[in-house]
Amino acid sequence: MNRDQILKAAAQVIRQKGYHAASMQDIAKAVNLQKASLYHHFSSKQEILLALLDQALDILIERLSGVLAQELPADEKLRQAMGVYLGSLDEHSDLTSVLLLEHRSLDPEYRDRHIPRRDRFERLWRDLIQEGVESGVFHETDPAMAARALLGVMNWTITWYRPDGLFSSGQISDRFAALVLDGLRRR
Amino acid sequence: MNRDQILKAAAQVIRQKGYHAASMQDIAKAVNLQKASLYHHFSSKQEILLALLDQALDILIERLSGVLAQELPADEKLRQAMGVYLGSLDEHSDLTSVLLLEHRSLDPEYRDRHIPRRDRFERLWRDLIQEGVESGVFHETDPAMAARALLGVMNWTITWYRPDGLFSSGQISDRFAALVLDGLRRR
DNA sequence: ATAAACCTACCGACCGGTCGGTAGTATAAG
DNA sequence: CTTATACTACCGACCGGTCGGTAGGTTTAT
Repeated sequence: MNRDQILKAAAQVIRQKGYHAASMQDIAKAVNLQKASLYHHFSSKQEILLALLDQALDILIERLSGVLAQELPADEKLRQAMGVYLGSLDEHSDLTSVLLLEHRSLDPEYRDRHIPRRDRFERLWRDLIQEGVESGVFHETDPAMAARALLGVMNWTITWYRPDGLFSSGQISDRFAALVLDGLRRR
Repeated sequence: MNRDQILKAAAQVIRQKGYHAASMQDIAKAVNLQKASLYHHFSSKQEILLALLDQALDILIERLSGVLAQELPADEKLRQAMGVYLGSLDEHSDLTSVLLLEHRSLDPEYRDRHIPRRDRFERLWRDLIQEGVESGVFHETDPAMAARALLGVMNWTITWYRPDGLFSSGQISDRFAALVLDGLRRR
């Protein structure tokens, strides 16, 4: 048994029940250990949550950076970034659901350790939009506000997306990208 | 002391701590009652949560219906609907935060009682978009998907919006409406 | 008019159960 | 033989919820 296996199970349990409703007992049972044995690998329940949030963000930042480093027009880059991001939410759904929904269950001391990573992530999106504005591909707009709108569209999918649903994450990404780039209104 | 006062305090406590982390003790203290006295007004903690969710949805449905009943082009109606909705999230932030974030803390039996109301609410948005498509104001698009994108943009604001922040809910609404209607891309 | 009966709102004390976490010990690997 | 890993047993604190009881207003019967 190692940290990663425990984290994987913890993500599943916490995603399903929520952080506070998920007990160390529940997590232990999911990896066939005694509750006390978890404290050999992690010093507290909060440490487990923090590790999950950091792991999730690391994955997202790494994947996204790959796309953003390419030499492409901003609209095409945005399309690809949305694809990679929504694909990651799908592929690592337990981890990313915990990231997005249980962030607020982090105690203040732990949250302070986590926030810089989160800022780094959000800046990636802001910079992409800024780039699009400066190159004239996008409308003049506040990049911070647009980034939040964009993240809202995508992050909210975790509340309704089901892998066995009508649309794949790729199809959702295509439709959302079209909507974000060209809007609802016909012209 | 009456039900409404208790609900108001409960919304505040639950929003701040999350449903499972908020104890009946916490709620009682917020209204200067003993924990046991809460059980004179509500039969269980779940009943309190359900009452909060229903109350929140009732407010949102009522306000939204008023806007949607007007005779207006779909794009203008959407603009107003977003204004009313984001205004409501702001004005009743405790209640609506609980609605959006603690929905999944409802036990299955209670959730079943709540879901019809939620469907009614989401249908309002879907119908508005459908109307825009049929009248030719909006692009041909899947109304369910577009509604989810739209709700995502707006609902996600509860994770970052602060009433004392840089923008008022009205300003945010204007910017988001522009973005949703015309998209990021310049043409 | 008066007293008995009832009702609402609340309280302090307590229930069984579960929580996160700790101490000490057994077992397996190197 | 040592170290890493997992175990059993246990802790105090707190959980949601129940209990019997009470203060005080209202309704009903005499």
